[in-house]
Amino acid sequence: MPKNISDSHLKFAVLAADVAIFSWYDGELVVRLMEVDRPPHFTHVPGLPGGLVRPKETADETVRRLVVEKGGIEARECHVEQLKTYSAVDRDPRGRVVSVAYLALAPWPVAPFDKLPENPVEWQPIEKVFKQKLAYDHNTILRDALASLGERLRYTTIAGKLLPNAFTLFDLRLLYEKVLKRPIDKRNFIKKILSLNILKPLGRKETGRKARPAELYAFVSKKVELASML
Amino acid sequence: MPKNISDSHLKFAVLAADVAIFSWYDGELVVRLMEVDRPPHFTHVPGLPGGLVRPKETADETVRRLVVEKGGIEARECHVEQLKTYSAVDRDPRGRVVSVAYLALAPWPVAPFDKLPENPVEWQPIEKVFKQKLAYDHNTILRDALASLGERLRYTTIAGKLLPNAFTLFDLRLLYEKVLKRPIDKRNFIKKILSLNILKPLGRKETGRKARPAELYAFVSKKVELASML
DNA sequence: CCAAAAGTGTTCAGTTTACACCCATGA
DNA sequence: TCATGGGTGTAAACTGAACACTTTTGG
Repeated sequence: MPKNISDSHLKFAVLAADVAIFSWYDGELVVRLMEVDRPPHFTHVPGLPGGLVRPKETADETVRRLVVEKGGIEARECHVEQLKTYSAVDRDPRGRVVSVAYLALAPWPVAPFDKLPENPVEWQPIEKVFKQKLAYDHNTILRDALASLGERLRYTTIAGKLLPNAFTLFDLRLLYEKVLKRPIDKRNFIKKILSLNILKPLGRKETGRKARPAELYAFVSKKVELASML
Repeated sequence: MPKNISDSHLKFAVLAADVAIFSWYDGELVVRLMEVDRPPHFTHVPGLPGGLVRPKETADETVRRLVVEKGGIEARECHVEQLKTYSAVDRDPRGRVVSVAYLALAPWPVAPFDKLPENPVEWQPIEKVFKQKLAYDHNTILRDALASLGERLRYTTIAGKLLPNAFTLFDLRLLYEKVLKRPIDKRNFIKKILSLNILKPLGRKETGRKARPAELYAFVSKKVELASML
């Protein structure tokens, strides 16, 4: 055994991180997509933001970097969780690349220059993304990320990382309905959520509506906490 | 960008897999430990079974190999789940090694030659292990693995992968009590578990007891299925 | 005054918890 | 016959699901 392990013949793996960055825009769950252009296998194909883990970097740090560099998101606005590692031998046709996949959540607007739908490859509603073939195994990663997001919404206060600072109970419920793909009773939802004491009313109302304005709320704590939400 | 990515200078990471192998022996949750002997940093220190991921191998395959080679366990007897990837830059003092950690469960006896407690480093009750300093970040990995096991016991039929083919409801309840670290009411537990129709009585009784013998049960399905167990 | 969406309570069913005694067996 | 641990039921509290009308606002 060599004294320094990185001198050995076992130095084969390229380690990457891929991240499914979600946000909430105009009543839709949107995902950050990048154009992948790695001929001959991938030319102008959409994919998740990803990049190699650097020698002096943890995978978590790689993802925080990716979120800023490729997502245009302020790091402190962005919540990041590790999902799973994908190590299929042929997942990258150019060679052996093992990828640590992450879920990231950021409130909209993630950056002032981000536009939807002018540049449709940047942020897309999740339903549209699933109809496309993404680069590498990113369809699989995205499916797993969405499943994880559903679980996390169910059992934690993670919705606070996706919604803006002030939101209505309608927004919150719509998010749950879209991600969990089922209708949720309005009265039961409000009763349940308010009984958890994780939201505070801001005493302000939504403006610019054509009907009765809704009360705005915020999460009491910025931290993601365990709570049985439904 | 080189044509083949593994030719590039980015080939820095050594990828390893570490596995927390649990079994159930004599009313205790036991963990498989190996002696780690990697001077100068680790000399005769206990640690989890681990090894490098080979170039033509997924991390899952590495773990299946480790379970057989280092755990003395028949692969088909062993249930394996990926936990999390640990990528701290200094987690291995000899160089950059990123480790994909796994949880593995196998019924006892895992191999005819495995002995407890004659060779105390091989299998140890979980409580004793936590009092020791393990090699690398294996204390952290083991703590996370145990937390994951608790979650999985709570929401799936994974207990069937830890217990022998025939077990009593007392055994099953004791497993839950030990892992979840709280007492569970006997009557409520039996009522709940039997109502799920995931167990079948074998029509046999436990033998060699000094009191009334208990009915033996088995899981109806060998597969791990979702079920709200408590 | 009309259209649109917000806000609000009750009932019922199912699930979870708390709790104590008798029974079968081996020594 | 005694010590050990297995097996069993009921009542109360809580939780989740179903369900419709009134209020507030802008146009």
